[in-house]
Amino acid sequence: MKVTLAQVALEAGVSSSTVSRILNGTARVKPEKAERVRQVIERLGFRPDHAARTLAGGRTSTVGVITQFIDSPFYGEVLRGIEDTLRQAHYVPLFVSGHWDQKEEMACVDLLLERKVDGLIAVSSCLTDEALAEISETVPLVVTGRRLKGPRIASLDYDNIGGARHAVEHLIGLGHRDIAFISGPTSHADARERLGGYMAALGAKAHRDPRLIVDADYQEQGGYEATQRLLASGVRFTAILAANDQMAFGVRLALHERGLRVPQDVSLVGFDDLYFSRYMTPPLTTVHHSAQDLGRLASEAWMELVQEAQPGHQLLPTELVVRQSTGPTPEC
Amino acid sequence: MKVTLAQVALEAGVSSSTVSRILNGTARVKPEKAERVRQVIERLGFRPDHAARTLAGGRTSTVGVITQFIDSPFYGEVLRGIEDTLRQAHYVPLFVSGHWDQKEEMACVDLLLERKVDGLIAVSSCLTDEALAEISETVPLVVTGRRLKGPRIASLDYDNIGGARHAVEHLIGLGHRDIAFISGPTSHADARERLGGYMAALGAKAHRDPRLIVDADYQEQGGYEATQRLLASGVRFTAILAANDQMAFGVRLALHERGLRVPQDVSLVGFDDLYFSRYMTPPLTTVHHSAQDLGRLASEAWMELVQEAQPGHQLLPTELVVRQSTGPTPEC
DNA sequence: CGACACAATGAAAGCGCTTTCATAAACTCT
DNA sequence: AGAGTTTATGAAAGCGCTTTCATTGTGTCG
Repeated sequence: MKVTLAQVALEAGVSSSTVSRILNGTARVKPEKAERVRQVIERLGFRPDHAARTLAGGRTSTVGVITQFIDSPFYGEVLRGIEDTLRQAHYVPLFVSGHWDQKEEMACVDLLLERKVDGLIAVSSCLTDEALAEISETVPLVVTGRRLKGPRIASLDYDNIGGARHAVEHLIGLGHRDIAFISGPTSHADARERLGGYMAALGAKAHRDPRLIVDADYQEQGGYEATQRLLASGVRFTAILAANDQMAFGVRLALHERGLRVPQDVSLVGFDDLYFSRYMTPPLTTVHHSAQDLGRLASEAWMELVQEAQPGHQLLPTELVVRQSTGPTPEC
Repeated sequence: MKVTLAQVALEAGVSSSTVSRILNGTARVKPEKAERVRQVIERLGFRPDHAARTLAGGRTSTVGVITQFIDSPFYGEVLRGIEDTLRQAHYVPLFVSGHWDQKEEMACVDLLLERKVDGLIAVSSCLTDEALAEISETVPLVVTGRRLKGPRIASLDYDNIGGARHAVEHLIGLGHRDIAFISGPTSHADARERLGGYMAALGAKAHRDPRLIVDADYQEQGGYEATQRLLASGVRFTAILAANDQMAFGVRLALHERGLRVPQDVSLVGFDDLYFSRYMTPPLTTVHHSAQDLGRLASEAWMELVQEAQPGHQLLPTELVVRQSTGPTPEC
C-alpha cells in the first residue's frame, strides 16, 4: 500500500541515500541514475512522508501565520497574498487566529512552535514587542502593523500617517473645515498613527473640538455606533474620516438612517480600500494600499530572513483613491 | 536546549514508555508516578515533538481544509466556523485554496495527503463526485455544497431551492411580477439549485421572458455587469433576485449608477446574508444561513466520521431576512 | 605510471516518539 | 497456598526519512 523511499531504492537498484539526494538535490548524482530513480518514483507513485522528513531533516516547509480573524475582509486579503507567495516557494502556511486576545495568541504561537514551523508571520499581532522579540530567538519572524528591529526580525507597515494626512488634505481641498475622525482602537499602533496623520493635517485646528474625534473598534458596528454618538453630540461637521473601511460602512449606514446624503450632506473617507469599497453606495473614497501586497512582501521578507539577509523595516506607500463619497462642502 | 521525552523519563526515573502513556492516556499509570512525571515535564518545559509523534503514531491531529479563495467573504466565515470547532477538539486545520481550478485543487489534495492529514473538509469543491469518492478511500471526507454518499463521506448543503423560492415568494407577495434573476455559474450545484428555486416559485411565468435570467459568476463585478446587460436588454422588471450577496452588491452599484432607487424603483434580494449585507445602503433583504454554522457542522460531521459514525447528508435550513432593499411594486 | 584530488555512492546512525511484547508485582480465587 | 488473573512498567523495535562518514571509482598531474 504505502510506498517508502527504501522500496524505491531497492527497485531502482540504488541506496536510499541516493534517492534522498535526488529528491532534495543535496548532492550530485549521475544523470542516468537520477533519471532511472525518477521513473521508479513515478511508476510506484512514491510520495515522501512529510513527518519522516521533518523528523530527520528538522525542516517542516511550513510557516505559521498568526492573524486575528480569518474572516476579516482585510486580513483575508493579506492571507491570500501570503498563501500565494509562500506556496509558489513550496512552503505551506499554517493559519491560526488569535482573536485579539494576548493569551490566545500566545497559545497559537506555542502550537506553531510545537509543530516546528520554519518561521512565523504575525499579521497585526497584539503581543508586546518584547514577547515578539523573544519568539524571534526561536524562529525567523516577520511582523506587520508595527516597526520592530532585531537580528531575526523583519517588519512592515503602511504609511498610516501619510495616508490619513492625504485623506484630510483632500477634504480640506474640497472646502471642508469640520472634519470628524472615527478612530480605531488606540491600543493598535496603526490606529494611533492614523489618528496622528489626521491631527497633523489639521494642525492647530485639530484640537478645536474634541467631540470631532470618536473612538471605535475598527468594526462596522463600531463605526455605526460612533456615528450615532457623533450625531448626538451636536457638533457641527461636514466630513468624516473613518480609520478603516469597515467602520466607514457602519458610518454610511448611520448616515443613511439619519437621512444624511453622501456626499451632498456629508463627505466620507475610509482607509484600506477593501475590495468591497468600490461597491458601496456611493463608491467609497478611501486610502488605498494593497493588503495582498502586504502579504506578499511579508512572505518575501521572511524568505530573505531565512537566507540570512537583513530585510529590516519596510514602509509601504498608501494612495488616496477618490471615488464618489466625497464632494464639496454643502452651502450653509 | 531541546528537551526530549527520554530526558523527562530519565529525570523522573521512569521509562519513556511510561511518559508516553501519561502523555497520551493510553494506559493506566500509578497516580503518584504520573504526578511526578507531570512535574518534571513542567519543570523542564518539555513539549512533545509533533513530527516524531506523527511518524511513530500515524496521526497528525491536522485536518486539511480545501477552499477556493481564502479571502472570499463567504468562505471566510465558513473557515472561521471550522477553525473554531476543530481547535476546540485539539485539531488544527490546514487551509489551502484551489482557486476554482480542478488541477490546482487536486494538487492541494495531494499536498494534504502527503502531510498525512487525518481528514479532509472540502468546502465547495470543484472536483467531480468520482474524484471525491476516491479521495474518501484514503481519508474521511466531508464535502459541502453538494450531496454525496459513501462509507467515509459526509456531505452538507443549504436548502438552496427553498431559500430562492422563499425570496421570490416574498417579492410576489409585495406585488412584483417581473422578477429578474442573476444566476451564479451553473457549473456549481448550488447555483443550479438557486435557479431551480426561482423557477419553481415563478411556475409557468418563469419562462415568459428568458431575458429575465442573466448568467454571472457569483462575483461583485459579475453582478454589476449582469445588471448592465439586463438593463440594456430592455426587458421590464421591478425586482431582482441575485444568487448571492456578492453579486447583489454589484447589482446595487449598477442600479445606483443608472439612477434607479432601491427599493422605490427596484427591489433587490440577495442570498447568503454576508456579514456585510446589513451595512449595504439600504440594508439588503437576503436569504440567511449561517456560513459559520456550516463550518461548525462540517467539522462536527468529520469528527463523527472519525468515530466510525455515519453522519450522511445534512440539509441546512435557510431563512429570508427582510431588510430595506425590498418594497412594494412601484406604481406604473 | 604512481600519487593525489575529487566525484559518486553506500552503510549506518540517528531524529523523538509510539507501541507491541515480555516481565515482574500484586491480587483473586478455591 | 499455589494456580490463574490482572495491573504496572520497561526494553526494544520500529515509523521513513536525512546526513555524516567511509569507500570506491575516475581523472589529473609531474
